[in-house]
Amino acid sequence: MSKTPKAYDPSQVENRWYRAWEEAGLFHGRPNPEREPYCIMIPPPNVTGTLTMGHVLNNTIQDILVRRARLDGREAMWLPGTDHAGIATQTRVERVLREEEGITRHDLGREAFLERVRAWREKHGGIILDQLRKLGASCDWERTVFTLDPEYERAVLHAFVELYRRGYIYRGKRMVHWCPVSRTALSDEEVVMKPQRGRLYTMRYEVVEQPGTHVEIATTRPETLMGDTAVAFHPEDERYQHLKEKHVWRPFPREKIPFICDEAVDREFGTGMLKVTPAHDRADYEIGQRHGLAVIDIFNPDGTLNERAGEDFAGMDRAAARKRAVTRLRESDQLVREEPYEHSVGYSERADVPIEPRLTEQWWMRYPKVEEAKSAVREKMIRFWPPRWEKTYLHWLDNIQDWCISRQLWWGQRIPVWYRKGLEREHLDYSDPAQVHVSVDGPEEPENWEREEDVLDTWASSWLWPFATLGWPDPDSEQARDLQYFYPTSTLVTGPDIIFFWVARMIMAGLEFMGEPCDRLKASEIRRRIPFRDVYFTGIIRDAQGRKMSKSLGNSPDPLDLIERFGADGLRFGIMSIAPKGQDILFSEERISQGRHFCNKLWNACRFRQMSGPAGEIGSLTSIRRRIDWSQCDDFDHWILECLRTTLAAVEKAYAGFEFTQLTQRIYGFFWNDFCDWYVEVSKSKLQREGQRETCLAIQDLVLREVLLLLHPICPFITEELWSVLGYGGEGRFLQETSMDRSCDLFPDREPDDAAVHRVVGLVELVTQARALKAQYNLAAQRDVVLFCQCEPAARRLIETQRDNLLRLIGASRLEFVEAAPDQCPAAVVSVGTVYLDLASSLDIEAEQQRLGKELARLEEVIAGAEKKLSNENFTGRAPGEVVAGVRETLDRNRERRDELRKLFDALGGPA
RNA sequence: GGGCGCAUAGCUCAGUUGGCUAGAGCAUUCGGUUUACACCCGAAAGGUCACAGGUUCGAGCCCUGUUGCGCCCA
Repeated sequence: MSKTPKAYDPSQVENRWYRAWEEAGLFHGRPNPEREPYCIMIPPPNVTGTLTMGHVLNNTIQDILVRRARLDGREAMWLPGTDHAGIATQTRVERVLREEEGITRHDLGREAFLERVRAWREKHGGIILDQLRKLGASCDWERTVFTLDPEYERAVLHAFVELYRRGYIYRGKRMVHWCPVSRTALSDEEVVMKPQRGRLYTMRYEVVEQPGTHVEIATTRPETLMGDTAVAFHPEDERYQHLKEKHVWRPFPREKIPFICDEAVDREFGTGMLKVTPAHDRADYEIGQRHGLAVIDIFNPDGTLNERAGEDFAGMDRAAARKRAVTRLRESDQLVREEPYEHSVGYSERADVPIEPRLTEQWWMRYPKVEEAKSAVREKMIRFWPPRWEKTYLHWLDNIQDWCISRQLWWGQRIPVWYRKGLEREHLDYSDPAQVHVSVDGPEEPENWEREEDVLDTWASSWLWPFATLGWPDPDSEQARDLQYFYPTSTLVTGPDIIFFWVARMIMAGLEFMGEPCDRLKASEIRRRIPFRDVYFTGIIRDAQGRKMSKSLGNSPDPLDLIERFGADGLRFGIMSIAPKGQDILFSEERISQGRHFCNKLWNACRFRQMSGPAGEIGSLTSIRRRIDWSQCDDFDHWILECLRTTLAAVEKAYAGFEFTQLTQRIYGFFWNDFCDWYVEVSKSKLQREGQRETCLAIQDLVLREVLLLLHPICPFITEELWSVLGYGGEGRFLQETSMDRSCDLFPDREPDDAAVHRVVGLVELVTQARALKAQYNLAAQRDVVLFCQCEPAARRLIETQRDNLLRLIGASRLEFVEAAPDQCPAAVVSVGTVYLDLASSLDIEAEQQRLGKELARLEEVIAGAEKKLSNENFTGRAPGEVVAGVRETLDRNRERRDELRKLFDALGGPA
């Protein structure tokens, strides 16, 4: 290592270790009754996707948890995989077909098309998983699952059949969100509302019974008027009472349609008159149902208009039809006005086009175990981090609607329902097995049956992820014991944006399927069936301006490029240091480069240790500990060990509370500020002295060993490399196979030495102030200044024992004790005494007055505050004794310091 | 319209049961090749903790309201 460059080069290290880990099978988890299991199921990324910054954050956190669990001696298993992403993937392949071959999926036919999708998946499906390896993700790759794997597909079909039998699934004709681009139904969750700058058109329809008189109707969608089957107003709207029972003329196709009264009409909106288009609006459909209105569907599945809209509209798309409708209204003098209007329009999340409400036959699911899913979270059987997401979750479950699970796609699990040939689909009796067959394997005489064309919503397969990946429902499968061992899984790490899509649904699926069918579950049973115990919600990564990262904006950095430049460890450390809990994250490349700097610092600290040469046993904590000669330990030794112990404890606490910011901050602070800045510097003179040398090296080994262990979950590569280079693992064992030491086990038979810690704090202050004095007089670069020190005997003894260290740290050649203040020397008052800088008569009195005066004024303020506090009987009487004592102690200290400063100030001869 | 969240140094953020003089990194200024590290070291400067009330001996933290920004659901 001492031959290697001074700077850490991740590219020399990362791939090599990843291969070694995989070859050694370190990521594989298997049931082990000796150990407590720890399991994470990856939120399966989209099979066609590539790694985004969101994935980096998400998977870094999962890897941290899994690796820490391993170090904690648990049987850890992180199961990876991908989902088939029905719409996204199919759309992508269709686009390629269109662009490269000019054909549609219908030209190929179902089977041939699916072959093409599979080929696409073969080519692209593994990309993201390879990228995760680059990131260092310690997934159990042997267990990789794809949601269209045959076993997984069987599990999905089994779940469908079971839910159908249990009465949760039905077929029904209802309004759905229709995506005209993908030509499929979508669930409520796949529709996003977008604010839209549209126009509000006010039209006039002529009253049939009163020719020449009109009513005014406002609408944002004039292109649907051909599907109007009524005009509605509120039953209590006084303006329109005279129109009850009457009719209006729909302009085109010209037809008589009735006025109706319905409470759903908003009297404040527009003119209070509503055109009712039951085929193309959810609310209108419900009004239509109540009034028995006809439903006229004027759209084709692709969003163009059909012949029912009239000859001159047939074949036009929605936008063009709107223009033509407006033109025709204007020509016939039926357009009263047109004004700008802002409103929200539902868009297909995937295709990013306005969805069309459409009446179609679909498969629906009534959610199982909704109440139990609520109580699982409410009663903290499943804990959310941060907990505020519980409200979002509960609110959604309180207002839950049946789930449209069928999709008019080919890429996905085809719904396991067969219809008897020769029967009319519209009039089937679903309760009759001779007409409709529902099973995983299909009917016995397939030639007499036709299979349902639709496939299942992708989420209707991934909601089974926590157990279908472990062999469910087959009780005899090899994996059955894995399910037994690893389920319920431990932690789910995901984004809050899929709390409904996935988290809530997985919970319900677990409750329904992970046990015998049962109507109501008791708390103990819920506890057994839940899919995970903790859910950690990450923030969403945004760019520096706070915009969501997206491909179209091009503001998303390529994680592989970042890994190239900063190392996977640097990226991981950097992203963790900027990830405030549960808050959105503003990406900044500078912060990532800090991660790299940190790795470099670690590298060099270890390099320094390496250069000091070998010294005794280093293969285990005990062997290192044995090398410490406690009689040779001074305050700095005790101090750094105490800092280490505190850091281990803080890290343990951080893990328990999913405090990742604390985690990185504590490790960073301890390693860089305490160890490197102070202990390593002090070591430089310790190592010169024979007596202290061995103990000092032992302590360095101990600290570095623990730092590598602490840091390994965050930065797995560099820590494994350094572990191996320094030899802490003994006989070629991986760091990963080691057990993390608990803070309480570090020195089980030694009490914390608080007095030493306190003394070091005093010495640190002395050094810092002395350096500041030097800097003030532009002597920072000088290594041979002379200092005088005036202090109590105890402090003097302390300083004397550390004189060499202090001189080196300060950059001074002499430190002399004096009884009285020397003349013409700038000074600083610290807790151990007063330190003077020998300026050899070149004191800048004015500058010194200014400096001391400022410090004096600040202290006076602080003292006044404390005095006021202590003179308040309410404070001394009511505040806890230790707080009052603390204030008193600080006050005394500050008074002493103030008096000392005052003396110095007065000695300068300046005005008081 | 309902709900949730955020507002602390120029920037990004810590500050978890209310209790020492509110911290860190970056940026800035100054000084540095001191036998690990210039991906570094030392020092400095930088704050009305959004605003207004309240509770309390004591509020960045708890309560109420206001303003601004963001997200989710209708």
